Amino acid sequence: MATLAPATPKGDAVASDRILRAATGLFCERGYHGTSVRTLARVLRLETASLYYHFPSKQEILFAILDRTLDDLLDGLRRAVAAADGAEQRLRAAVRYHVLFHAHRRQEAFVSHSELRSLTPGHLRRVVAKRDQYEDVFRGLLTAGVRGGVFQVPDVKLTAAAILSMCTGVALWFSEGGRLAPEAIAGRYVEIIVRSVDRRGKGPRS
Amino acid sequence: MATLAPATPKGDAVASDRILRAATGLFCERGYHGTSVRTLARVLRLETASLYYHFPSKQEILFAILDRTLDDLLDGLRRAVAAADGAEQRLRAAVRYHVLFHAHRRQEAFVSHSELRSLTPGHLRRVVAKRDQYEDVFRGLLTAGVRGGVFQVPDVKLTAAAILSMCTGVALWFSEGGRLAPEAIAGRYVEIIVRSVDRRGKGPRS
DNA sequence: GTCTATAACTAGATAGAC
DNA sequence: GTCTATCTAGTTATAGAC
Repeated sequence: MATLAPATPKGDAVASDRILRAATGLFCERGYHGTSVRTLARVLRLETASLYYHFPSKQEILFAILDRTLDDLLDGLRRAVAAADGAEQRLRAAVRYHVLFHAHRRQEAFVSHSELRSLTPGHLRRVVAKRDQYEDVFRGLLTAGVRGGVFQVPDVKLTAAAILSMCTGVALWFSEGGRLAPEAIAGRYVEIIVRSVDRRGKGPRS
Repeated sequence: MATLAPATPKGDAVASDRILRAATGLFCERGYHGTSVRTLARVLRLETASLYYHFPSKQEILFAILDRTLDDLLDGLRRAVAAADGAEQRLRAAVRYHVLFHAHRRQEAFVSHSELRSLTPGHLRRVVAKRDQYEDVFRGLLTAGVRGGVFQVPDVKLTAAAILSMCTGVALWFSEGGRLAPEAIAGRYVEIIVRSVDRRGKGPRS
């Protein structure tokens, strides 16, 4: 589960990684348009001109954050799913991974969802393509379970969206020193979701 | 279900309602900090100075949107719950109402979630207090069901957060001309959620 | 209730020294 | 690789005419 660790060690990060980390925190807290290049520079104890040596524009900083985060997210999901057997175990692994990622890398995950609208059209297209691939993995897991007779899901597309909304929400409220550890949250979410798609659950309006 | 209709008829809205409607659309699309007062004025075919006759600041426009939306949301939820009997029916009514609101009043709902961070501290406090009341209703419904022996929910607080994240997500992707009508989506969400909390569902790791 | 004109400030970005 | 200095344009908000 390498993608759950920060992308670079905190001690001796190269300059561009320092910038991305600081930008992630600010974009998470105040939003992309709510964060000025001057503010970002001040946090980094640099002048604004110095930032432009590392990135050609503020927009490229945002894109780098989203692009890297989505790469890590998708890569980790594929590993997690590949390590499990059977439809239910694969769905459990996928949900667990998604929740852990959104807890451990909360700020990056939050920005990746909240700042899609701040991307230029070209950047947006590339990021959305990756997000769609990610969603397709979940749809595939549900479809496999339905075909295998272990899940009962009337609308795979809608259910995948519902599951992902629920799990992504963790990035909105998770706090490191909070009541529940990431693993505990992930465990509960897995149970909630598996119950809701399980063939043995109660039927509609029964 | 009066709160699912627009707050004011579109034809002869008073000026401040016209402003709030236009601002809601822009804040939803580009964010609060991504929308300039000039842009808002242009959309309304006014000069920026004219806006300041109706609202003292851009911040007050944002607050008015969130405050009204949360009032309507909480009011409608209480009505919906009061009209149902029994723990399961009440939860069904609450989830259905929440989803319908987030589909029918998508932009207001979206802004109310995404722009909390753009509120000044005083405004934020007031809005968060209302949001907490809203969440408390859901927690109360789950607790009642657990006490009545119809729900099996190990962690009411976490489950309420999970349910609300899932349903609120509808405001992110719902489209009026889309494949599914609001009622169809609400119906599916109700089933997903009721299954996941029902006592008769499969137990943990069974 | 809407306008023109503008004040006071901040935005993203660049030139060129060191 | 970071700095000082600065450009151009855009920002929220106000004064005062109509």
